[in-house]
Amino acid sequence: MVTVNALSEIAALMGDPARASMLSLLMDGRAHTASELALSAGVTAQTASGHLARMVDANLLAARPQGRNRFYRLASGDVAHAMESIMALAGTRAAPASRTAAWRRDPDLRFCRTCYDHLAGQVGLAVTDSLTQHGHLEPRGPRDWKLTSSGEAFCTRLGVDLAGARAAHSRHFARQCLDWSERRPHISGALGSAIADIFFKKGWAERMRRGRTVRLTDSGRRALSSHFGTSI
Amino acid sequence: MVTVNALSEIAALMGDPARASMLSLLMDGRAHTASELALSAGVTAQTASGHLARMVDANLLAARPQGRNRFYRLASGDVAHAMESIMALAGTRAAPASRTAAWRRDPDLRFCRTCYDHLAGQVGLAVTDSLTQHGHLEPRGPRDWKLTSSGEAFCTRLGVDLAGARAAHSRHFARQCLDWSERRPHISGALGSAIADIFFKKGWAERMRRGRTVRLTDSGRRALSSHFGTSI
DNA sequence: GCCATTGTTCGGTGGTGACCGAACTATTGG
DNA sequence: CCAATAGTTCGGTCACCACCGAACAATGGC
Repeated sequence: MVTVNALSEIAALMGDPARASMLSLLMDGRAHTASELALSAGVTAQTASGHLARMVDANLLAARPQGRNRFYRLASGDVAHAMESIMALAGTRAAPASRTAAWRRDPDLRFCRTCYDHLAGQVGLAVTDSLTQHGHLEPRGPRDWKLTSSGEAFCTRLGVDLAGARAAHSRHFARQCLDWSERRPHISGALGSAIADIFFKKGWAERMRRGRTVRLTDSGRRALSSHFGTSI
Repeated sequence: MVTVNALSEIAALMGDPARASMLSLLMDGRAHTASELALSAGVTAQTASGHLARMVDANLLAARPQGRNRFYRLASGDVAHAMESIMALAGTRAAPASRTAAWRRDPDLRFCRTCYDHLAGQVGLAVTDSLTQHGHLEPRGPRDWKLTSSGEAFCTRLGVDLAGARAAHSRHFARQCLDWSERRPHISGALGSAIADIFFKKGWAERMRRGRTVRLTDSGRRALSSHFGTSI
């Protein structure tokens, strides 16, 4: 019977310790890179790559390339549900997200940094979240943002060079960029760059001499509070 | 990590085609002999014996000797639940062209079947939906149902053995069980079992001689219309 | 007691798949 | 353009485990 084959194929995928380990890490609902998953499973990158490809093929995982990395996440909540119901048989509950992940060890970088030419980290996410919560920004499709009319007004008020951003025809206007530390999308593309420019121009943020770390100034903190209604 | 090992061990047990085949047969909630299970899996008796021993050991199955035979059944409804939730994943697989999912080829099974000891498929969902729409049943948390006071009255009027269901302290009273063909939760647990019992006792439904398929009788159709206000 | 039926244990075989080293591609950053 | 990083593909090795034949154990009917 076909349904039995389908069942056993899915279960067999979950039945390998390395793959189960990866799935388990992904149960936190966030996206993780192939290397992270390889590390968590205790196998080499090439072995992990094979496992991940098979799980994507079986629709257990979804992959999203971003820059050099490939981020994997559970394909749906149903996958997490199935895993939990199996764990229920084992008499154990789903393990909470690990609190000792490597990225937690670099708090400054995690707090604020540049990602190419736009802001990332908690500050980048705070800006993005503020815009979406106020109806200035909406997701459009899986990879883009839509700037609403209220969003245009807001950016103009802030001094963001929207015309310049729109003029850069060679690049996307507002892209969703998966934040590697927060694991949620922030704003990239021409708009993200223009917003970051404002932060540097107004002295709200300063690039550190080396590396990608960005320091939020005191006036930056005040600006986040007054303009974006968010406190970090 | 302990929980990952437990997960992968259970999943690996379900991941073998022969074992999955046996488990699938046992999803009808009835007990079957080792020979029957060997036959259904298409393996020899000695191979089946090994599989069965391992599944009993892992607490997936319960065995009961009776005369010369040994009857095996699912150890609990949770096992059936886990299997159904995996099958739900199999239903979402990227359908390669003309390859239709199994449940499309088996309309009777999709229409009505037992899931361990309760009703599943369109009929199981119709009953569940009717109860929720009339305010007899409410979701409580992600895994349970709450039977409202009007629901108690309704079940009592129907003749459902609520006292017996409540007395089964070793099992959950009313659980949400994800239906693999309809992909929405139906009622399982002691209450689901008691409701299914009424269907069989009143002649509204009949188990087919083999397999999990259940036939809705004409009086069952009328009962669905008159008692549940639903027509299938 | 004797045999048929049912199920399990044991030992040997074969195939599948998990694994890694090496080589390759793609992207970023200088 | 070059070096570094992230990820994949390929080929070969090895271990595990599903499988079966054979023998053994338990039960029931006569």
